Amino acid sequence: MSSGLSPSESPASEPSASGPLRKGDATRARIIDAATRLAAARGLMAVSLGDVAEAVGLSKSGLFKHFDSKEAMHEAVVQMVVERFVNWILDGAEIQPPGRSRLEGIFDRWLHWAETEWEETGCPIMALSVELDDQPGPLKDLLQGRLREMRRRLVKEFQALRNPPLSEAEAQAAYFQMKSFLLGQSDARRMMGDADTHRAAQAAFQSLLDRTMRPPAQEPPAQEPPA
Amino acid sequence: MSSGLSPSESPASEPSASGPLRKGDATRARIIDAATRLAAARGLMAVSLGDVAEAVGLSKSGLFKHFDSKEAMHEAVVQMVVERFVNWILDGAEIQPPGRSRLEGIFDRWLHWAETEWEETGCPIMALSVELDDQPGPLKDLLQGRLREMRRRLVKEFQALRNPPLSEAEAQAAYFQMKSFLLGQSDARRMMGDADTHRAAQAAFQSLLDRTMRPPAQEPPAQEPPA
DNA sequence: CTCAAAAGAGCACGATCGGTCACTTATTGT
DNA sequence: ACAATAAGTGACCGATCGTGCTCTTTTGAG
Repeated sequence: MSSGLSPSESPASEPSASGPLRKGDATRARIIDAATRLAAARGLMAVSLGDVAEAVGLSKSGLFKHFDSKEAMHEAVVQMVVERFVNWILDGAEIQPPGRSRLEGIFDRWLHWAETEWEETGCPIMALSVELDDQPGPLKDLLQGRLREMRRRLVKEFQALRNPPLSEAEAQAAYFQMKSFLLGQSDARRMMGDADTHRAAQAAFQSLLDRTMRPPAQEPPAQEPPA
Repeated sequence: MSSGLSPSESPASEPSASGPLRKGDATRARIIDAATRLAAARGLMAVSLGDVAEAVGLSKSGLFKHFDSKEAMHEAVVQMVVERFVNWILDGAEIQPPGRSRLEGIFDRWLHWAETEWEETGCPIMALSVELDDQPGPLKDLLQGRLREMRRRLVKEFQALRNPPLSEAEAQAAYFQMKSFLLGQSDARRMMGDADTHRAAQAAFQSLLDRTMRPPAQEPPAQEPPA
């Protein structure tokens, strides 16, 4: 059951468990969800509380029963969406044996997240990354921290591609290229309007896996440039 | 003179040429410049006219002598910055002979644009792409149109890498990877805080050039995954 | 120098921003 | 069932939003 097709919210929604378990927690989740969707589309700073209230069917003042300020809501949005993303990627990693097939599964899950789960708005992680990368503060720290943890895990998966394992530098270089292809796919599909970007990204990634797994061998000489 | 180190604005700044040539054109340019810088940092929709006025040292109402509305200013910002970007990349292409060295020069110029020219704010083209990719309208059309023209040019440069030339599909795949590495470099350096992303991007690109120029040969078999 | 046009300042407007407060309605523990 | 508390509403606040208007200053052509 941990390999469902949709990234699910935090567990324990039934009133049978322990803890406070207020009813309004569901509302809070709906608020965060609506705010995240708006932020992914227009940018976090361009989302007003009125927009969120209307999207979730609540009065503006009603929002303040769940968040003390706009910034607190921003923090909840970033925390929730990066948590869901990392879990979506890493949960998918475990259902495949280590090695190439596991990395293929991770790549496919990442693509599915970006191009299916967030089809209308674009991947919120990429949007937040571009928006927050030049704005130091708790929001960037939160996002950066979780993404770094995830990268550490994935770099290790790349190291396990070969026996003896790849050096950390080699694995980091491979991770850099994998993430690059995922960013490139979003850009090509959403901004440039390309078709078949899914295939292009997967082909590039397969080629990356091929040459990463191949022991460093003799390279055929490059052809001379024409004329 | 067309290969300076800084992307320069549109030509004809001397009062000797024909046309209206008003003095306030300089002010207009300063407004667009300030607005572009703010937009690259915070996002286009998050920039208020008051911010721009203060940044350029003008009153809010003074802005309206140069732009009829906020949207008109947005359009001017997008048009100017994408124009500068495309010229910066393509002008650099011409100072090298076709082939590998020309593509290396293009890649270096693109890196220089993103990581030196726009160091504080991040590349405005990437920021605008992520912000506008899900917002149909004249702004997206403008950006997409110029970027497509540039890509057409660069794909041809990739085709010229080999003799006989690469197929368009092969060249497009190579362009996809090149752009991916540039996007990945920005993400790794600005969001993840990595060091030496310049070297990582260049290494990935050199490897791409190597295997693109190499005629399709026999591939050594990939190693079996461990255990 | 003259003078019309351009550039810009100052002010005021309605709308919306984030946020508070008093109040009503719904939920929950006992 | 009943009180306590959580959830939610509506009116309202000062600030700022984009944008007109009128007025003054600057600029450039004759």
